[in-house]
Amino acid sequence: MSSGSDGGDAPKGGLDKRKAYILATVVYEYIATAEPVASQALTQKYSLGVSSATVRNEMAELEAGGYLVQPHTSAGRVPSDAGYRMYVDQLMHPEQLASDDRKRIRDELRDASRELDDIIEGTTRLLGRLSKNLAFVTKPVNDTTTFKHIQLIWLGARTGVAIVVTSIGVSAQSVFELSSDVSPDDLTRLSNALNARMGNRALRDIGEHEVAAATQELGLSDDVKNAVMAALRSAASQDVSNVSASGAQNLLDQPEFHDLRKLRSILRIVEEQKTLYDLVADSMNREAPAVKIGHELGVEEMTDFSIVTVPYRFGQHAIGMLSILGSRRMPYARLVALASGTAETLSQRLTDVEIK
Amino acid sequence: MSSGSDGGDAPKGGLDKRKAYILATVVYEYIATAEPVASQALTQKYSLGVSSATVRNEMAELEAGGYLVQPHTSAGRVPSDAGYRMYVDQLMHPEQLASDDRKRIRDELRDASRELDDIIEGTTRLLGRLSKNLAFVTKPVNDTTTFKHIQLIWLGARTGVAIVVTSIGVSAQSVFELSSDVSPDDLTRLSNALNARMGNRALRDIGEHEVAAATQELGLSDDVKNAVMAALRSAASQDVSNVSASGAQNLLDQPEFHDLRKLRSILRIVEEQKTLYDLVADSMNREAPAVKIGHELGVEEMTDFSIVTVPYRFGQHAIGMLSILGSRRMPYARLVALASGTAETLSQRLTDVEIK
DNA sequence: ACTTGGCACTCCGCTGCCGAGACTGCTAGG
DNA sequence: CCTAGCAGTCTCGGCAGCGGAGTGCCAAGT
Repeated sequence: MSSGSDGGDAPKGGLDKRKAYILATVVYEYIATAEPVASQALTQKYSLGVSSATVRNEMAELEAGGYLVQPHTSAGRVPSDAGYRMYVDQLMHPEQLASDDRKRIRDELRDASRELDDIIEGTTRLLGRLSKNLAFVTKPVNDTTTFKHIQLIWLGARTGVAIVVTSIGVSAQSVFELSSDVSPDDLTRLSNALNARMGNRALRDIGEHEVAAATQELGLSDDVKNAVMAALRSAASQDVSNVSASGAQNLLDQPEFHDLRKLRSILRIVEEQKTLYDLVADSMNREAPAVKIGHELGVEEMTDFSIVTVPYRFGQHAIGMLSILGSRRMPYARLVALASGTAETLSQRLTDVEIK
Repeated sequence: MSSGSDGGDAPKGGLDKRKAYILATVVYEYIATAEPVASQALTQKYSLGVSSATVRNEMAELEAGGYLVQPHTSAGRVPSDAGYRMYVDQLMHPEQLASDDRKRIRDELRDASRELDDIIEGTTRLLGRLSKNLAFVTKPVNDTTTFKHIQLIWLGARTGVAIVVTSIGVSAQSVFELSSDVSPDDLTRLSNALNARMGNRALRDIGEHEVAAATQELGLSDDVKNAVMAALRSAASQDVSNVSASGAQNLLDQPEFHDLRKLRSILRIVEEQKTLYDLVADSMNREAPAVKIGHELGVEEMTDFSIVTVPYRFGQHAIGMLSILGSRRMPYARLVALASGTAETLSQRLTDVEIK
């Protein structure tokens, strides 16, 4: 059995050094070529110091250990999910973000006067282009940011619009209709009262009773209170499952997606943003970049895909995630660096332009 | 020559009645089956009252006239762009919108308190689902609507946000930064002055001098004026080439898109919203639904596609367009009815909930 | 003059077959 | 424990053969 002595030092998750190197090389090579990797190809391209026969023996053991699979007898080896997992966790060399890419991300995020949605969307597109895969970014969850200002604008005796500004920017606007009349002055006074009461509080700490207190003080109907609450709630939650996505056409470049059924299910999932969101929701509060590989995604149709997810922050709090979806054969090291770098820059951008 | 006598009455664009019927049937059948249509298939499925040999003769003449093409000798016939054009313009029976679909559209648009962007996006999704093709909708051009209200909100000595409300809803918000200090009162007074001056005027008629007059009156810097102008301009133009699209995965159901290159170019075009917008921009001010077929789109990669476009209105003015993109083999009659019905309902929705 | 049945012809697409090539697993010897 | 060599297995591309679908045309009928 392979677990007898293990041949030498075991610095890499139970694999001896040579096996680890061979596995890493197989994964690397397969990522680059999309072709099953043969023992000979390895000895020729990489100086292993051993013959292809030896490599074959090692590969056979790696296959027994579940790290490699063979599409059919007399084909080269391909990494299994476990093989990729090992590669990602232990074997790959972390990469630095190319300075060229770093510059483009900075440039994209430089302009100070853009709307939040715009920033998210622009970042998504850029990430799609740079990663050459499908990028998607969740909209920020706003409830840890602070309330800055509410303005109720009178439009007619029974209609108006409520605008909520938080430390992250203008984050909600909602038109409301009332069942009884209000005056412009009522709304102005209410705006002032609310601002005085709630200014600089965390959005999630603002309860219904404070709004109720303000409206009652001014003798306004519950209708108005409900309109304000609706605006505050939508500022806090920002339609979380609304995900911005870009770069679907990049997936077509990968040979594994020439299968149309796979492609369809991916496009469907991207369009149904909820599913996309659910796939990565649990990565929100992790520190390190999260990589989900093939079956780990838990979706039948996505066994050929992987997703890299990195949260972005406002101040200390993670408020959203930025993900790259692509073939399981994706260049993990590069994409992890790219996603992390982008998340970092985006976090800075959001935090720095905080409205004081 | 076929133009010698033409055999009988010529009620349909120069084709005698039987030719017209045969052409219509070929198009209809090809739309349904995606297979080249054979003379025998026609005589069997439709009661033409003549034999397949006669149909063959007619088909040969329709081919000579440019309405049909043959993929290869000994295959059935397929409509050419001209054939589709004839079908759309003269031959097809206009359809009514299915009452079931009508109901779903109404339901989608019922909810009164939604944001404009939301409405557009919801309509796009629905149209994608109902059409089983790719739907895309341009954002409304706002410059024919009227200015209702501007509110400048003070956020700090040198920052603020400007919010513009037009008769169509809240249509712009922009954060600004100033090079000198202003007070909250300054902004409130300026808001009031601007509202008094510009209320109920068409957005496009508002010039820089009026804003300048108001700021000067209050002794405010040009900085402030520029911020206001920026907000007004963005309210008027709404990033017109920003197009909402939905249903790309539907295209995969059509056998003609199993060619990956076509698919890629379509996905690229959809992602580059500008191109999509340019394709239909000239249909904005037409009364009737516009149908562009294959080469008529003027884009090499799109010769297999057609687009149906219908403008939607605010009051009397066309302010945007709603389009369905699909295979050239699309069910034109149904999609024209669907697009028209949706545009109609959307127009009503936008106009009725006008802020008074 | 138009229609129609019949027939020869064309072209497509499917199937089965063969040979070349790519790798492996195994064995025997260093 | 490594390696050279060899037999065995599987894939893939190309090719020939064949059946089917559909046309074009001709000659006869109305």
